[in-house]
Amino acid sequence: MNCCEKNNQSFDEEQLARFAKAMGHPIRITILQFLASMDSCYFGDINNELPIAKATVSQHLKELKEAGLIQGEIETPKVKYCINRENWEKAQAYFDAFFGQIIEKKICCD
Amino acid sequence: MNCCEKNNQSFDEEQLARFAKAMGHPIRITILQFLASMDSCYFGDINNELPIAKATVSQHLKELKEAGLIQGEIETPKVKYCINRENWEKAQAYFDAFFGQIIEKKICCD
DNA sequence: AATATTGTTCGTAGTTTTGCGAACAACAAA
DNA sequence: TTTGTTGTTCGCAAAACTACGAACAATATT
Repeated sequence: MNCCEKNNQSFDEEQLARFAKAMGHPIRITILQFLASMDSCYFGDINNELPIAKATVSQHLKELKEAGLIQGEIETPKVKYCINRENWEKAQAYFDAFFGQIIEKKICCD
Repeated sequence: MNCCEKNNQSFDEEQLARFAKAMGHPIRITILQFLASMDSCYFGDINNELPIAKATVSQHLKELKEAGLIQGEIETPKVKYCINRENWEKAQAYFDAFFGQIIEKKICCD
């Protein structure tokens, strides 16, 4: 596989769009960054980082969870959240393949 | 810089969210892929690839342009679109830094 | 001047997103 | 049993998104 035929659609368009959509809000980027900076934490910790109502935080967490980027686990009476590593890596690979698929004319196709 | 302190916030959260949001629709992913597969093309070519009304295609192109991922240029009577390479690479770097910032506990922090 | 080509913009409709406070659920503690 | 703690869900409102056809703009062609 030379540089002109790399990354032949090594991702699912729908899934990539879903990941991207979940990342398409500054608050959710902040949440993901926060979670990525540690092993795991509770809802309250995340809520404390953000200047918005807890109902809204919960909503954003729900969307990130549905997109598969994070996961939540009940530890009564708290809820522990963390990055979903498997899907995180999948997303990483998808975005990588997506951005890598551009034709590199100057390098290999002149 | 060892593996535990890499990628210290080497991206702008707001801008990353803007890129992600623009990519958060399957049609727009398709458009970006199509444009990435060639040097440039006209609106009509893009429109032909998609099963939606031209007004909607135009709208999606506008959003991608506003997010900085593509650029358009009038070549009367056509409009030529192409990937905005500068911002494409910026987006690539941002996503890369974002996904790379997760703590790699098993590898370096035990 | 009338006609054709290529896209954008406008106006509209329906859906989704974002955000909030209030109410609720599940459990622990007094 | 009452009270507290921790988060989720509900109901609402405002805004943004998605999609379409029709109208329009800019230019070429007949």
